[in-house]
Amino acid sequence: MKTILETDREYICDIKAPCFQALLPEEVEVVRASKTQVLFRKDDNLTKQGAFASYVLFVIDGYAKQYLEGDGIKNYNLRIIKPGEFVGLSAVFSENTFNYSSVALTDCHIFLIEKEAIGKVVKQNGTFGFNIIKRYCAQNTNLLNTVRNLMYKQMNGRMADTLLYIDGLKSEKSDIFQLLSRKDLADFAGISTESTVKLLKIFEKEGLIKLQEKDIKIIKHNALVEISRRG
Amino acid sequence: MKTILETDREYICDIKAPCFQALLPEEVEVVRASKTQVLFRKDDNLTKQGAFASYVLFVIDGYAKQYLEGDGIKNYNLRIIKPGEFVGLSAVFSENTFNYSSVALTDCHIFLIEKEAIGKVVKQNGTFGFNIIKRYCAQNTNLLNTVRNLMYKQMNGRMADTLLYIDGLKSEKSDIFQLLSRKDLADFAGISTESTVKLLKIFEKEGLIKLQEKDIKIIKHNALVEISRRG
DNA sequence: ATTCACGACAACTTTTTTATTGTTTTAAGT
DNA sequence: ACTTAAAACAATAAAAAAGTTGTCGTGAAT
Repeated sequence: MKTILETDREYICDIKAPCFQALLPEEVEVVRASKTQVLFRKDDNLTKQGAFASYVLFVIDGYAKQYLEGDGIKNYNLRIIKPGEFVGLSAVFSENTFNYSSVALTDCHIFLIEKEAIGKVVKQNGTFGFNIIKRYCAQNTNLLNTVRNLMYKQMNGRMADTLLYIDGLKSEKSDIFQLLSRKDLADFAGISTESTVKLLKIFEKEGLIKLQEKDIKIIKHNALVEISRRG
Repeated sequence: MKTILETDREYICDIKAPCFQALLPEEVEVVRASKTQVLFRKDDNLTKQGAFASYVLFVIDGYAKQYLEGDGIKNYNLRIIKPGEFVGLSAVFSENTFNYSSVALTDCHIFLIEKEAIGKVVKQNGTFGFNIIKRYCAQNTNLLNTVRNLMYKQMNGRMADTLLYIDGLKSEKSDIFQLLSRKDLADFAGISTESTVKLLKIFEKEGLIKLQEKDIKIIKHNALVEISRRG
């Protein structure tokens, strides 16, 4: 049986995120000193849109989805959050509140790191900051693509996008589709659940994909890419 | 259609919590300036045990339950959170993290108030502070009773307690039992779900209560009080 | 050592949620 | 105005979750 300290050290050393590798021992110490670890159970909110954000979340393991809450029942899914990723980074540098919600798709071991600590380390360690900025850039790019998709594509293209995106995660998490309902897929594509169901059936009939319970196998990858491209 | 400002003023003035009445206009302003309002949907976590707490939650309307997370699946329910109550107060004065979880039983309109603001107002306004302390005292008393129950009572007594407690909320929220599953009741009493089901049946057979779908009517109040007292 | 309280498990039923399908409106694009 | 895309609605089917019940085992109290 391990002590808490041993477990902690193991985590901080085993961390896969490239950015933590850049930290000097004393910087690691700053992070360690102001962090806490929490187990979020499946379906727990990691962040709640609009709530005050005094910390950043770092996913040790587990999967979550990040989404925008609308007025009523309509959410829009932005991305799948994977182990080694941050949640709520923007809260550190600009906003004082989380600008999106996220919820655990599986049990998630999460580090919470107070934003002052992250801010301090960023100021001290340029490489670390650089990596953080890189993550921002990636997220920005994703968001721009998202907006583009919403603006210019319709059902078929959006669903193709969604399927390709989720399918791309299979290399790390082969049962990723098991974690997602039709409504989840709909919220990724930004269309209704019913349309999603119908569209998946059509894609299957055309031999593009294969539906096996909740799992979806991509058969004609290129064709989907083409559908996505055409919009 | 109201503007946001009008809505805010309405809320801040309509607040039923006695403690807010004690605030001077400029103190109200401090609170207003550092608050944000969030709609938590049913089943959303208001607080997550172990997560950093930089703010206090004040329930405008809606109901939630507060509970302790155990190792695995076993939670222990502490109380029902009602409109006009605070959540996470202890985070302001002592702990840096929430020491319990809570989850919305209905949609909840919540004010989040940064703890610095609460701290500041408490220092300025003794009456306000006094009210806060009173709330603490009440919570402490409850916790002591809880510990007592867990230590000294067994199934029958605990369930009687639970039923009396929940029933006491009916005056404000007549359909309160509709919001609670058998597991919820079990987690309040600190016994297994199966035992809860059996015990409720027994209580009904003995004419102490009446089960109507999810609702539970107390028939022999005094008898339950006696069972609770005997333990 | 025996009894009693209560949780654990297993089988089953009921209720609730999710998925599916067809039909009808709405609304946007041409 | 006409065509098409996609949401909304409604009805049903299927799957999952919650609730119920009986039996059995374990550990605490006497």
